[in-house]
Amino acid sequence: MADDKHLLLIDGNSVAFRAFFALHSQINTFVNHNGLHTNAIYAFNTMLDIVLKTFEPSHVLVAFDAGKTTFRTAKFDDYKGQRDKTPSELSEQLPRLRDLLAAYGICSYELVNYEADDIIGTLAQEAAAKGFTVDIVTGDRDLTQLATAAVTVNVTVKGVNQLEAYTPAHVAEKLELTPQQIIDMKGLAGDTSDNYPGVTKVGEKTAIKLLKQFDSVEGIYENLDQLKPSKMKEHLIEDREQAFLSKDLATIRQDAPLTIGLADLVYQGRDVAALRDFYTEMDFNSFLNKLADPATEKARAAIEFQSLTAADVPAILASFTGPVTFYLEMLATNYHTAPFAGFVIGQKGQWYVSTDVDLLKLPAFAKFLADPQQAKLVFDVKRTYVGLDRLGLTLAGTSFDLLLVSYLLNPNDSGNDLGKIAQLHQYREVATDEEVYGKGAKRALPEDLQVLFQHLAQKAQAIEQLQPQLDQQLEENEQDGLFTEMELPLAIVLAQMEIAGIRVDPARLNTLRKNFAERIATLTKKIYAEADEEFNINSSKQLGEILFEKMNLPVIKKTKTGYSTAVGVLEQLKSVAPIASDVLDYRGLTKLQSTYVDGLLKVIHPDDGKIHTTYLQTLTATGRLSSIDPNLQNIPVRDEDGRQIRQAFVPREAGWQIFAADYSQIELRVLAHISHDKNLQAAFSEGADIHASTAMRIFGLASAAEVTPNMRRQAKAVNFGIVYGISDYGLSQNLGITRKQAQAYIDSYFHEYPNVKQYMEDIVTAAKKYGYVETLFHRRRYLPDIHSKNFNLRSFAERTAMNTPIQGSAADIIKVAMLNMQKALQAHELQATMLLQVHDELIFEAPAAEIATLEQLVPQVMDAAVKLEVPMKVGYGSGPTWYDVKKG
DNA sequence: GGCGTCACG
DNA sequence: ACGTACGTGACGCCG
Repeated sequence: MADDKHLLLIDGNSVAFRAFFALHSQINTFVNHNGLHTNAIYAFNTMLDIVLKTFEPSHVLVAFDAGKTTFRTAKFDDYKGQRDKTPSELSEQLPRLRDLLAAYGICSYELVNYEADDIIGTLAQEAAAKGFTVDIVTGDRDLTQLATAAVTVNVTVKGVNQLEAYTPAHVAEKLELTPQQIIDMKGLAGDTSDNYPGVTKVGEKTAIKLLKQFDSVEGIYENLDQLKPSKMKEHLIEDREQAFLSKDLATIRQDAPLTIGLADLVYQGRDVAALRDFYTEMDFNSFLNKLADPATEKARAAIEFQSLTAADVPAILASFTGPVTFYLEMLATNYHTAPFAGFVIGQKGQWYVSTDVDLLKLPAFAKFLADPQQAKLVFDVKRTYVGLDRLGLTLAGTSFDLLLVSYLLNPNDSGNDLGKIAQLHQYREVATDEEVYGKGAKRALPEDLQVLFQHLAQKAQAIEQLQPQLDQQLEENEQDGLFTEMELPLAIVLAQMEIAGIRVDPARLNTLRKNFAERIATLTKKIYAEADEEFNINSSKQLGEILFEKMNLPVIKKTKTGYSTAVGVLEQLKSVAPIASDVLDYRGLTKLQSTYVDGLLKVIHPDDGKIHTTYLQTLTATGRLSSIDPNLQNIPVRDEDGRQIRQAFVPREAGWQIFAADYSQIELRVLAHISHDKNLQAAFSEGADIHASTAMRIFGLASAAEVTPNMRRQAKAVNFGIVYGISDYGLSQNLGITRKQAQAYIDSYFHEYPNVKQYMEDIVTAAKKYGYVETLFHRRRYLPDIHSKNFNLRSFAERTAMNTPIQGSAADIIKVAMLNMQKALQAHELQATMLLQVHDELIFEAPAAEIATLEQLVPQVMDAAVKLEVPMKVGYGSGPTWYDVKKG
């Protein structure tokens, strides 16, 4: 039974703002037939449904800001002075939000001269005094100052559909302050987003420390004499007035002269007719559907399907005209070995299903699948291609892949469940696999075959229905070429590489295993002796206790859960404690043993003695591939012990060789290209050692001869930093220098490479303006956090804006190279086979007699993949095993 | 299932 | 002032 004294107060502006950016990536999808943007309204509505259901309030109010001028701007001119203007796509939605609320039977309210916060503060106070339970919903942490025993402040996290509940206890846990003291903290630390100053050089941390000692701003100033002389004390004295002003500005009023009272806020419930009109105007079909039949909100209309029989196959296939949807179901993730569950084929809402995949081998069906002229719509073409290949069948003619297209439209939505992806595109008539098959150990085919068939038919229908709008979005984004000419054909190339697999010699791995095992045993004994007891060295917890409690070694770094025992820490302990050095050696060897020796032996396919990885083509946010089960993109190379693992990677035939080629400095070349920086371009055009060249410039040297190895090392770190979206802190950590020194390097770098600096600034500006960044080939990545008030989130987004076009364009380039490479191998009728891709490197196997050809062909194809303003450089080499490939 | 650690580009 | 370098996957431990 719902409480009859439960008040829900919503901070309209801040939640609308969060709602807007939560669906910012879909801003082009959420436009109604009148051209009005609707993303914020849509997300706000979703939030509203959730909070009404969660809190079951008896009274509700949504408070809005009345305008820019308030009593706060009267006290302080520049209050919120640095705020970006509200985007017009959002401000056009705000009036319509009031219409939505009216239809929901919810009161909207604003008050001249006051902010929404003050309305909320005043009503929360009044209601609590009258014995109400109060829940506040806001996107703004500042409101947590209102938390009391009766008042909970729920702050939106990750979009608007999740709330973090701030009770006084939760505030204490997070900040070690009472809600009241949040105001004092703001007084001292100021607030950049509201643009008031606080005390110079005092931030949250310092403020909290002071408040724990003196309780309040007033307390601090009454006890100033207790503070030892310091810069901070001087600042406190100097900025006294500002501190009290800032505290005043931060204080949410609880006595605003409201013209409404609690009695006006009784929640009446929705006016279904009004809502229907509103949703119709907004083109919110999914909400309309829910209105139509709220009781069966989750129930999906059953889709018709027919069981396919061998006798029907030829006639049914012959009856199709135009694109046909095909979907092959395998439940397990690893499709190289997964059992087949069934398939569905059809078009225009007519679906044919079967669990008998042998039907696919009928001549008519095999021909149909292999016909490049017969357009097919699928979900995950690579998976489908590999599955069919296992049945001895070929797939061609794919024109649409829901998974790939959805990924290109937004690579942040990296899931691979058809149902979930369909939902992202506002299509809800298909269940998720988890709903139908369950998850984890319980994942299994449904007992009732009809349930499976229904699910397959729903999937096929979803693919068919979503194809037109998604293809249209690709075109709007200028991504149709990226899909048709790059990702779609690449999926086939990747499938062929996975199917080819790479041969691994178990005998070599077993030899390594013995060698490693002996050395691990010796080290284990030695470590036990040094610790004077036996313990699990693999347990960071136990190791930490031994090193830092029993042996009393200095604690260098802590993690969330205890002492850090990471490489950097142990390296520093080496000089004082030999055990640290032994633990490092032990770690190195056990890593190799478990992940690589044992790990790889486990995944050698018993039939062909090869390892077949799976590339994830739709996972990374930048456009790179990833490799799983096993990961063949992180086979050790840097240290000799690990590198020997590569001796087990051998060609499939005696007398063949492994051949590999890699792009040299592709990311810096991409940067030189997109920034048009003449100095960086010159270094590449002259064929210089790029790190030495950077060293010369940032250290102001006259000749390459003056570059010491240490200078080159530091310059190399700067170059890496530049590509990652540089920060003085990151660089200082990496080089073990001060932030100041790191900043000096960065300044010097930007002085020498002015257009790189310009690029970094421009790309962040562009990300803010458009909400996304792009690669050379129009791959997109949305960066919603670029607008965040949270420094960390925003900084992360800014670095991502700088890095993604670089890393992503490099990924595009090698993808083009792979497409052209596969064609070239065919055209030259070579037996050579492309096996692996490791981000900037391609690995092949080939008869020894073809190596000379590859040495010409591979670099030439990789070089020609793209024409940049700087030359490409490709290194290559070959040998009897992967280990023996030394590139030059 | 989250965390710490460490392998790769 | 804040506290991280960008992108990944697999392993063992621990609750």
